[in-house]
Amino acid sequence: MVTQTLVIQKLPVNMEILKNLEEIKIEKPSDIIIKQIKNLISSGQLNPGDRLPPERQLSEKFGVGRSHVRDALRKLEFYGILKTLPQSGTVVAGLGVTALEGLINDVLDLNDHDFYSFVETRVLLEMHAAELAAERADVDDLIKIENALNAFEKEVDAGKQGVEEDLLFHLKIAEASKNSVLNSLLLIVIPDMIKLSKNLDICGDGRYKRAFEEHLEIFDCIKNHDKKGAGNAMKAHLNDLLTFSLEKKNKEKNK
Amino acid sequence: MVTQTLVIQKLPVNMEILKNLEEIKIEKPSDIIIKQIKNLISSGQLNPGDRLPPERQLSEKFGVGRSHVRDALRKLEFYGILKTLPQSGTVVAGLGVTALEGLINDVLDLNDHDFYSFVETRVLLEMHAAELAAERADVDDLIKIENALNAFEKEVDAGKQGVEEDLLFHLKIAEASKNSVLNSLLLIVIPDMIKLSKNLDICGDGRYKRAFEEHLEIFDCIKNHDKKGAGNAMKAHLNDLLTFSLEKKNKEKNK
DNA sequence: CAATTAATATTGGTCAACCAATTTATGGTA
DNA sequence: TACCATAAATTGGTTGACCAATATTAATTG
Repeated sequence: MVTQTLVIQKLPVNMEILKNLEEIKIEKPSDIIIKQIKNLISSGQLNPGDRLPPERQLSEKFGVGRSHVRDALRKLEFYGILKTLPQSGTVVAGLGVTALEGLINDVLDLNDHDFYSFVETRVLLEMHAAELAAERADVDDLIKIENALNAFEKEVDAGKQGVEEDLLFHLKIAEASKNSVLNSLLLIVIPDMIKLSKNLDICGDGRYKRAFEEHLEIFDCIKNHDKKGAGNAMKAHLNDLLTFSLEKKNKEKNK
Repeated sequence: MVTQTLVIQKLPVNMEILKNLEEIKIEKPSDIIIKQIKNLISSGQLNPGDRLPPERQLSEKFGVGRSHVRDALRKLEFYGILKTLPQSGTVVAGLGVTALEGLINDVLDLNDHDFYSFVETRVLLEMHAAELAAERADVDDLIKIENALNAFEKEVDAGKQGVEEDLLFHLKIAEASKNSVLNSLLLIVIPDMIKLSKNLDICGDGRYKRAFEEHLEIFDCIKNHDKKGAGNAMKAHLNDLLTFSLEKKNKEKNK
């Protein structure tokens, strides 16, 4: 009357073993594809303008469904690396708007921002760009900034606002800061604000002549590697805009 | 013997009319969906943790195929705004540690932005956020910053890194700056960098205790409305990171 | 032979059906 | 009544077929 049963003995779990086991990371097919395409580009096997094989061929070659290939291509397009041409193919993009700028724009779009916040942020970014430019501008940078300065003078002397030349001067300083992230931020912030301030015609008649003189002072400080002076000159240059936007803010607050 | 044919008279094209015609922009269904979801979030109708309706319902509601809905959700997930839980649904991500996680590193990697530029830009943004916070923080802000400070202390005393508490402290200062643009930019910048510096374990054993003390000093300056002191304390706090990234930059330069 | 038109092939975009994984509902047992 | 196991429903993920648009090739016309 003995029933033979298989008894499984319960042993204590040796937790120590867990320490030697590492988390495994399953990489998505699309991420693997992205890596391979990135490598082809950075190794020079793919250049801007080159066309990639069709999705169906990539799908076959990689041994995954077309969905995964599409995911990868879509992501690389978001990063600005590829450009998808419907019914024609996918090509390697030239370097236009970068992913960082796209990202910044999108995050900024999430909220409604008041004008004053933009202006205040621009002022502090440009102030530092001028400081860094005074520190880091090489001969090439200085030539570019001076050319932009001269172009702006020519426009002002001809009685025009010189919107593009004004913009160029500021953008060349951003470049001379030799900080690519700061440059990306200013690429977003500066153009809209220069255009806006010209539309609003914030300043009186002598403004563009004065703006040119302020540009000149900024440039002199940068040329002389006067970091503090450059920052202060830029801040002074943008002070009207800051004042205007503060008044605008207060006016809306009292409404 | 006369064959009557319809003769269409060729008139010269009036090119002047072209000037009055504007380019129309066909918005992709996915972009429209993204906008609507964004608006729900920024208007407060959707909050972190909230679950969206299933793809099929959204598809039906928006009157488009599921592919378009998936495209939109995928993009919003890429931005860290949404989080897709397979077989469970899609939720609104919290704008804490999970937000934008790993995104900056991907973007920087792909577009050859150097790490030092990124760190340098962060330092100047956070420095100014601290200054503005010292100027503008109200009682509510101070309570929030102090709570974050205490939470970080508790973690450090327990021997932990306190990643989320560290992050929260910085984010609360950004909020107290009362500049929405600056706040948005710091939402991009801060999460990745705190995580990265913790991973690299830049600092020695006493670092987290020292970090807490530096937080305390920053908070004191803000509480006492000491604008200059707050900026300097924040700069000092981030100095290790700046030094590290400069060394990293020089090391790569000499490679 | 060159230019134009028509037909075919290719390519990215979209769709509905199916799959895999999780959640919810239901029924049975202690 | 609480807990567990099973079944059903739901949900995001994947696939192959089809669609829309472009590119290429072939046929026709002057």
